[in-house]
Amino acid sequence: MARKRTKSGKIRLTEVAQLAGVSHITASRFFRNPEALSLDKRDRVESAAKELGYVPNLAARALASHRTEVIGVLIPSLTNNVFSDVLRGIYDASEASRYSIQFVNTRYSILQEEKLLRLFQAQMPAGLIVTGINQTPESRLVMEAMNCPIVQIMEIGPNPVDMMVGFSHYDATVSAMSHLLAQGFRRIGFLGARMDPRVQRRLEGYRDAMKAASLFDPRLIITTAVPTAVTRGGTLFADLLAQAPDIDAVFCVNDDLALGVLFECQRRHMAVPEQMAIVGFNDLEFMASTVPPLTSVRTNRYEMGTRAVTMVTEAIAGQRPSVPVIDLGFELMARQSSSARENR
Amino acid sequence: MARKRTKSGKIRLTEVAQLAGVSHITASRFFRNPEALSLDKRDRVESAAKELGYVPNLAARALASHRTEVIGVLIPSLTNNVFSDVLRGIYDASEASRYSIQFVNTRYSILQEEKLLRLFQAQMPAGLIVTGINQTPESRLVMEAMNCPIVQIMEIGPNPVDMMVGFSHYDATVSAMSHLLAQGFRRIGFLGARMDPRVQRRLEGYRDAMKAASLFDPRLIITTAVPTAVTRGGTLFADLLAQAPDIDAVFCVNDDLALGVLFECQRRHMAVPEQMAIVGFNDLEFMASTVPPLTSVRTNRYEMGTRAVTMVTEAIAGQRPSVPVIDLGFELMARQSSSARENR
DNA sequence: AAAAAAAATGGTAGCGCTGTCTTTTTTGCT
DNA sequence: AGCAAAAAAGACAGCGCTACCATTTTTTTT
Repeated sequence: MARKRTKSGKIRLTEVAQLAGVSHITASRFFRNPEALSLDKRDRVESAAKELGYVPNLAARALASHRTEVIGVLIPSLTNNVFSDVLRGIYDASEASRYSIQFVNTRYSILQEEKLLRLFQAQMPAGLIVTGINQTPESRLVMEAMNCPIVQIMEIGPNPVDMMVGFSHYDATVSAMSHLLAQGFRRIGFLGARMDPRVQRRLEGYRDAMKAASLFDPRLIITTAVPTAVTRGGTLFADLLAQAPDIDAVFCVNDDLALGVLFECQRRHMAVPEQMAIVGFNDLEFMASTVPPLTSVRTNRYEMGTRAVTMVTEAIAGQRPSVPVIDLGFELMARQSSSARENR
Repeated sequence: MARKRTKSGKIRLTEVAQLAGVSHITASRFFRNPEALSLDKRDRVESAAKELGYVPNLAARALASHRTEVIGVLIPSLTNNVFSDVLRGIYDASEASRYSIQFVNTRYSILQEEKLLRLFQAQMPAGLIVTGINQTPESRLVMEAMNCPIVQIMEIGPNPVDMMVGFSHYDATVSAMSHLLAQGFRRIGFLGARMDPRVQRRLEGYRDAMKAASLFDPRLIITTAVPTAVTRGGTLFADLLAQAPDIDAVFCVNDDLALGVLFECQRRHMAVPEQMAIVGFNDLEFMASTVPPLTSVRTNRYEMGTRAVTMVTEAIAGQRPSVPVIDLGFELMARQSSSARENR
């Protein structure tokens, strides 16, 4: 059956209609709105399509209908584990729908994002998923002009372009800091890499939490614009120790850094958490397996991806969510690496 | 300028041609083969397009030209770090070309792969990148019927569909095993998860190396079909120890497992490498930062992605590589986790 | 300077499908 | 049974672009 298609020329809707004994327009309708066909014709078209191995020409469909069944996804990085989880959620959810995913990489550049947004605009996607809430004004104009549902993911904030699904990086960090403070730590360092807008928000959370406890000291903060890496966790931690040797804990903006810090502690024979508490962010899979297990803030990255897709597809179907902004929250996973000073 | 497009209706080639004072076909030619235009018209079309913010309608182009500027990519997983590196290479290389990437996830299923291949076939991609060499016969037929360059990536083998870029997982494993044997280890365990075709090849390499040294013992092997994870490394290692308590080294089919083993050793206060040597596979970034640093086999994943794209784009341009199969090799990164028994 | 060749430009048709409208058939109701 | 209303099927045009071929203009050659 399918053999046929691979050999001879292409199977068009006309061929399917011919075999089914209907007009091509009826065959077309079968794919767009099967309920409109009589059961008889529905079966005939279906089996004809199957027999011939018909696969629709998406380009023709897009041209004629002025829309595609593509959800555009703009994500800043492929290296970061966080985004691969989100992307996995997006892909998984898309498979349950009739939409396909067109993913592009903005490389943390809002100008690149703007350019890619324009490209998408010309291709008339059925929906759009964009990362974060820091688009350029021009990007916002482009998005508003696009006549399709749009979900901003990864974080939440005011003035959604359309919809949002994410969580508060500020609150999540404050929660981690409250935990450290409650456990009795006072000289808490901050380690940050990449420093994208969401990491900046975490820094703000750290700063406010420390200030509220009257413990703020700028020397406790080490940041860098270079991308994150486990090795970097070690080097940044070394810098931090050089600058503030009396720290008793360190908050890392992600788990890779936290792992690097753990190894650096092992290398320096610093006991965790006795001499140094460590908290990470995201709760990647390995955080529970380390020795000692590392505390982290669990974020629902996979679900963020799936929710973004269902929000888009439901909005296309006219089922807009009752509230446009969905907070997926976070969960502090307190583990041994930050256990109380008292318990030692 | 660009403003205009977002407001009024769409800017088509006709609008650009009108503004430039040429026929629409000349404007079209500007985008396909600018050299064919006189310099005068070339400038006029170019500035008209820029002024109007023209973005071509890819669907119309695809429909009329019977081809797209899309490279289809079939990859089995998004979770695995290895593939995110490959994908990053693919995306990076594609940005230097005029092709865009359409990536789909086969979920390690060759039937799913076959289905997706058929879908691609109908969309007339400019090229195709597929993972591995274990396609179904039907998939091979589909690929052979597609009139576009195809690169199989991740491993190399006989009978490429078209081109290949990868390395020998068998040889890479044999190299790691030779290293362990040369360092004096004798009871070397094998830990494998997922067990996809490439992992199977690694198991074969392990088996042959052990047999050649007359050290093969099936009790030294632990495998599972479940996906890999750091935690899994710990649990599999525990199983292995239960089954063969006298092992002195362990070869892990990837670095996540190796990291899990390292943590399990720390948990059991087993000195690495004194009581247990560990070797991983892929040499992910963190392998050099662990305590002690973990030995691994470096694979050129990023380059595999970039090479695959350049092979496809060059083949489209008629510049086929002199040999269709490119071996990117590997490099044994011998670190402390597998240092010699003598040196202790 | 005329003819031939090459380069540049334009016209026409049509890619495979869908939106809109029209026609035909079926169904429900008095 | 006869009519209106609804359901089902079909006709037509056209989406925006490019392939192919025809025509015009320019350059080269003798």
